[in-house]
Amino acid sequence: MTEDQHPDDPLRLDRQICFPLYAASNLINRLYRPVLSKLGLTYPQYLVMLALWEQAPRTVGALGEALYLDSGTLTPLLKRMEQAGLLTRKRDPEDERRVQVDLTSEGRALKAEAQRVPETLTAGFEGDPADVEKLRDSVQALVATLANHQTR
Amino acid sequence: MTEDQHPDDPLRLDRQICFPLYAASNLINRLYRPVLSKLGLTYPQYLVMLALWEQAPRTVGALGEALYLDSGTLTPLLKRMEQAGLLTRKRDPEDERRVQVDLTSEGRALKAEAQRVPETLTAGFEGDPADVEKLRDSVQALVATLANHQTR
DNA sequence: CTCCTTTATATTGTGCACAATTTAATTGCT
DNA sequence: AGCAATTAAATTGTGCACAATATAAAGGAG
Repeated sequence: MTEDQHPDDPLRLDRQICFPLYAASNLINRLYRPVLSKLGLTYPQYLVMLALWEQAPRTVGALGEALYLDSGTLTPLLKRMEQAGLLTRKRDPEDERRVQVDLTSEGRALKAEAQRVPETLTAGFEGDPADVEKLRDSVQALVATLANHQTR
Repeated sequence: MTEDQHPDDPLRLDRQICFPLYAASNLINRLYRPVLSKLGLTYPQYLVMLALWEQAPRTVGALGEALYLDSGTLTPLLKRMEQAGLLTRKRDPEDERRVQVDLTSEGRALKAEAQRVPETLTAGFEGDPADVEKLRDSVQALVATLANHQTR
């Protein structure tokens, strides 16, 4: 039985902003998976590598700030990446509460293999690159707003 | 050690389109969680309810098409919602491969309680509603493109 | 120095997402 | 009718995300 679909019903799926963001995130993860698995990475692990290629070493907390994740997510993820030989985790002697995450030479070397990942995948977006950049900036602005309202 | 950050490095985190979508999806999930938990729903369960409030009954496959999810995700999720008394799952007598998912009266009644969820949460977005709508349409277009390129 | 609070990471338990596989029903071909 | 191919959902196993809690180190007040 199809229900009457009032065009101004605030609960219509196609009126939500949250749903396309959720769907896009899932679809993109699905798109990246086969490409990244050749590098031995999952998608969140790839993000950690992007962050560390920009700056290393970094503490778990600093990585969490950059990626909007907490230790509950990062600790097990980083342990798997340590097992894979991509990075090291060492207690900071200056402050034994902190854990410094640093790249291994293997982790640094992986950057060369990852160079072509973005272009391989943005090809699947099939849009004017300028439009994609505008969309990226809009979503970045949204993320900034959302993050400001959640102190965690 | 901070690495040199070439402004045109394709692997810079702030040049990715995928990352803000991923971060936005996580942040939104986090924003919805406390509100939806009062209704006894998780965020993906809320999406299933939105889909069923628009049209019920629907097969597992039809729900998956609407939400871009497969049975591996939906089956356990729907079982939990069935346990919670929100919906029923019945094999279609016309085609015993299919499972028809329908709302219970309790599930239908929950719609009244959910009416204020969107306005409660879009308040946290803090932007011109017109801008939010434009962003929504852009991400919807991206989702359509991504979905077209993934037949599953 | 002692206790109290704060900070940083780790642990626990729940619920997604997904690929790969399995089970079972239907369709199509001959 | 017989049977291979297709389709729909369920199952299995891995890896996130997260809230809540625990552990332990650092900082601060008296």
